[in-house]
Amino acid sequence: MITDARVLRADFVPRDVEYRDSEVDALTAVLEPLVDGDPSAPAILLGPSGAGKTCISQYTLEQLRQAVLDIDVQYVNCWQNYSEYRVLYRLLEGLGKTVDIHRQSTPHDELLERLRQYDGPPCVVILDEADQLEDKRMLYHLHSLPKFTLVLVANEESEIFSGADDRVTSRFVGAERIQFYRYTVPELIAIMEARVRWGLEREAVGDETLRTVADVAAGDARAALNILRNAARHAQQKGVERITPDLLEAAIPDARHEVRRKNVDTLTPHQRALFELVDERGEVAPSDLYREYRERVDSPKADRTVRNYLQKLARYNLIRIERTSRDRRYCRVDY
DNA sequence: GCTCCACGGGAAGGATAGGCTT
DNA sequence: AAGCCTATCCTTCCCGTGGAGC
Repeated sequence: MITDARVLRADFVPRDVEYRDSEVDALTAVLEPLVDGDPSAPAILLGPSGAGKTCISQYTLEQLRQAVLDIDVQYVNCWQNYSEYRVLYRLLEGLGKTVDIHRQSTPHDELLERLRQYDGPPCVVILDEADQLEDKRMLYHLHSLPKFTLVLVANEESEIFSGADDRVTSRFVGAERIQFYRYTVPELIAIMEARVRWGLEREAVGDETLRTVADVAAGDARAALNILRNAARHAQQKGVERITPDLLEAAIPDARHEVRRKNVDTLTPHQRALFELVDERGEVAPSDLYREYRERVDSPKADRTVRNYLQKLARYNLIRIERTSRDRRYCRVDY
């Protein structure tokens, strides 16, 4: 039933994109100076998850690279590479300049210096999930490199620059903002249809199935494709030739829980204790949380460390942090 | 305005890892 | 092989800030 599993993946970049012409055009326009070998202003792509930011940035740059000229494109996911060192290393690696860099023993000033010396074709750096960067000064450093153009991708601008000082933010006042919005139901259906055409047997998915998936996904193309892929996989395992309503029903929570399960697996025992505590209580005040945590585990960590853990849990969307100061609450995330 | 609770930045220090030098 | 470096990661402590409630 599945003819090409790759195209059903949410991170697959299709040959043609749909419904994002204006965003593609906007990004192309920002990067236009590169065509004449001039430096380009940075671009910032903003919008909710699954709205096509990552896909469009990769697609647009691929177009530019193919059609026009000699440019290099480097993609760095800041979720995985959140420290300055890792980002720099990634870039050098991507540019094939790491040959004589010995991991761990090269100061990162030197990595930056290497990039400054870089004299290849202009390079566009896509920093995906840029809000995850630990040290925002990194943006300042990268921005100061002559040959590099930045494309920042994030949900909200405030998150990218939170914790950044004026020196950093002032560098990006002139950046072009491109806002992405959720896909509509018909748009999601069309996107899925295109993928289904390439990835599944013709009769595997009915119109009503796509409609249901699109409704559930609520404008999030990534979620839609994950659900679809899961349903198809289940169907395949069962040897069925068509995605039935109950297979679909089963795939919906599955797709949603997948990420969550994976995240829970990465937690340390202490972090998991905190997660379970919040999950059991539904909502808990800081002082109670600290106290119960201390009662529950052997050799508890310091409060400050617990706060770090809680931030991590929130980043992974395993808990929610609500309100501030004295009526701060840690809450369960319902699925 | 004061107190209290809580947050989170930053510094410090230890553990750990890998490469380089001798 | 031993010792030195440079880095990361983790944890803790200190402390300034800020909101809530009296």
